[in-house]
Amino acid sequence: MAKRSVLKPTDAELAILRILWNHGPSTVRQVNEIAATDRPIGYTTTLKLLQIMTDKGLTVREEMGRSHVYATSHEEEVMQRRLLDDLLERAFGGSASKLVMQALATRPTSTRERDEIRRLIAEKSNEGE
Amino acid sequence: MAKRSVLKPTDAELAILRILWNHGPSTVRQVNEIAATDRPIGYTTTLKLLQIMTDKGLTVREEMGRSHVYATSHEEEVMQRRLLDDLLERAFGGSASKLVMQALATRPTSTRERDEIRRLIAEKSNEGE
DNA sequence: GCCGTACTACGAAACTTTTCGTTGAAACTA
DNA sequence: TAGTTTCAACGAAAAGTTTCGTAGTACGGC
Repeated sequence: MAKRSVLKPTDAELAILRILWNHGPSTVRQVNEIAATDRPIGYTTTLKLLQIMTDKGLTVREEMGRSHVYATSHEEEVMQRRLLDDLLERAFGGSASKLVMQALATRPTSTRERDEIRRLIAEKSNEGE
Repeated sequence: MAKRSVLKPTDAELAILRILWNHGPSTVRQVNEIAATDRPIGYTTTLKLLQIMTDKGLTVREEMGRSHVYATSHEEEVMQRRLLDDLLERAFGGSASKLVMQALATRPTSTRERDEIRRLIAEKSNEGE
């Protein structure tokens, strides 16, 4: 099967990616134990997902003794940006400012977060022009 | 089938919602003609999607003469916020500032857009505390 | 060497999403 | 009114996703 040009994880896949991002390379058992704290999920289900994800190129696998250690193929930020871009196109017609404004409106952002965002905007203003 | 508590359109459904948001209430034929400019899609496919979406409550239908006119049930902004919230949880672990920063980093925002965002943050700062 | 444990591989069932062929009804046309 | 066009309803095939049962393999203890 050829790689899709844009690789978009399914919901179950993304849940596993988040575990790997947070905990670093892990065995199937480790991933499954963490996943199982959220929702009931069998060991073989997690294994199958990791196998599929490795097929797709979302994860890589290293054999360590008798068990396999899985890790993500992409930095968290790269995948987040990809998913955000996708949503931006599909739901916001490409308007980043609309998206940002919705994001800010939705969540009660902390003062610290607002400061971070302000700083980022200031940086972009300087770079840009 | 019971309504899911959070109603999340699939990709194909979202594409149709965008058409309805942009063009207002439309007949199946009108929706299909616009959808077909993006990708080849049969009339009955569009019809079936609109029927499913009406079942789910994503759209509403009014019979106008012999044809039916479909419209969205939710404001564009409401659905956008819902999808954004979903992505925020699933991919960003709930960190709105991370999401916003990725969004700003991704797209070249214009000066005007940056001003809008700055203003929004200022407003929130005043409200919040 | 034999048995139990810990693991992966395989395949398929259950479910969801996407697509469209076929049918029948309504309305318009000559 | 008979033929043609335009439409919605229905059902089901095709494709993709999620789940897990079963089987087989390697390793450690006895």
